[in-house]
Amino acid sequence: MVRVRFAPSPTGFLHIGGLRTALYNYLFARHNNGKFLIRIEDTDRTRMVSGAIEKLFEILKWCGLNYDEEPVIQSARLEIYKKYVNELLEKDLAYRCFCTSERLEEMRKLQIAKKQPPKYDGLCLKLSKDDSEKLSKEKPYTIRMKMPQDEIKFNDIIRGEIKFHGSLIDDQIILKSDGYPTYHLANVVDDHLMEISHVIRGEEWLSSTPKHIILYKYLGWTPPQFAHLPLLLNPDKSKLSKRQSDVAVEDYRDKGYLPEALLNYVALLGWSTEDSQQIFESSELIEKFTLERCGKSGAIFDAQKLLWLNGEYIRKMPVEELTKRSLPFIEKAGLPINNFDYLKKCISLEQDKIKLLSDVPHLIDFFLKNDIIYDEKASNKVLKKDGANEVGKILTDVADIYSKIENFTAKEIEMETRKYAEVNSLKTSQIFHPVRVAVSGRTEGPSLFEMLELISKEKVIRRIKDTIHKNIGT
RNA sequence: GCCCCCAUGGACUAGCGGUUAGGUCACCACCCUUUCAAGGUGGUAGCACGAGUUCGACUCUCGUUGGGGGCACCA
Repeated sequence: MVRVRFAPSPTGFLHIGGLRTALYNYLFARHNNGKFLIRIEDTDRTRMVSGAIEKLFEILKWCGLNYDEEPVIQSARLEIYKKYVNELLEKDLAYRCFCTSERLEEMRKLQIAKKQPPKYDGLCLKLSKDDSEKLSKEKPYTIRMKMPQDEIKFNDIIRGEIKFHGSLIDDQIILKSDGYPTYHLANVVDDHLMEISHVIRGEEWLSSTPKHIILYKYLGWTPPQFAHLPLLLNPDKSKLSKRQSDVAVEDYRDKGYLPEALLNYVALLGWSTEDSQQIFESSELIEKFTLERCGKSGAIFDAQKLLWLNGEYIRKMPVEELTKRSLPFIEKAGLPINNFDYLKKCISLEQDKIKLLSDVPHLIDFFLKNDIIYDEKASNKVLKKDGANEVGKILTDVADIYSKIENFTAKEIEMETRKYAEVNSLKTSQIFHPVRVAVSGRTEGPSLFEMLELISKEKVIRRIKDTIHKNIGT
């Protein structure tokens, strides 16, 4: 039975790298008909951020990463960890350490200055059992595990056999002086108790895996299988960070990325199919995902490709759905959202241009506003350039022609406009461009005649007339 | 400083001893077109280096170089 978990620490927001880890765990579980569990690793009280846990679940839900079983919260399991710490203490596989943070800090500084590897000097290891017992009643202490002094080997599904030497690894603190366990202990205990079969996590954990292997051994447990995912990188190849990139999943949501596009993109960072397929339905992702096809090298997060992919998803999406999803963005921009069918028509005309849901308000606002804003460049280029008089005449004529169209449909408008061009020996562009700018305030936009139809006859004529007064001044 | 991992165009990657080194993003050109997009066609650009193994290495081994991660009473 495959059982995997995503185990974030609630220190603020879900990181895009965390999302990738969560996704791979999720896909692996679903592919193998296993369970995908959540565990909150909140053992560091100094880094607690209030509301972070709620935000985390909210964003997981937005991504559609549904989990099985009740999430495990580490801070509620202190007694459990303590029990295993005591077991290790009794077996003499761990010991109390009374060294203060200050002493440790100083020691570390000194070692680094001497270009030595920073490592605990084992002072408290020399304490006798009785002394340790006695001191424990007077002073705060931590518990350290004893690292064996020989080679530690383990297999990683992605990287194969990995070897470390125990003599190079510190006697790790497993229980802090505040009674909370450190990551290493809590992680091992919970993975065992939760019957986790595969630990799929980021590469930053690779070098602490030997500590975990030893803990499993000390506690007499069989370790799970490990798979260390390559890191997500900044454009400069360092570990993906807040400093250089947008890393909070909620930022992507707020910018108008679709969860399915984000997940699809992130899935591609470190995993691929043999035919290098790019776009996947979520069911397809589950069907095709295997750890064997995960890569080993770090991947730079390319915002440009994500943007393209988001556009692909938006273009493919039924207008009804796209409109629904755009609603919050339209509303936020202060545009009216009461006429859904009309919005749908506007969006339909602009669909090919939308890359982000947040693009929508700007692309459709001239349909909805009474007073449109004339883009200065557009106005200068098309309306006010030399020959403004001629443009003025054309617009006046067009307004006149349009006012006589009974059935104001794209087809009719186009026919009449082209007829006018022909009769007056004008190039169509001499008419189309000024009309577009007069009615929308800009040079770019959807298919002109469909746009005019949608704006409606009265508004079109009024805007053309306004334009003649305000922008040309004839 | 020590330990570990990694290495195909600018980016993501396919390749698992014999390929004109394939796909996607980006970029460029052309086509379509009333504009902007979208779409179509084509193009520029890559196996880090050096030894070995082999009839033959992008592919296997070793080394070099380069990049990254880790070395906390943080996860």
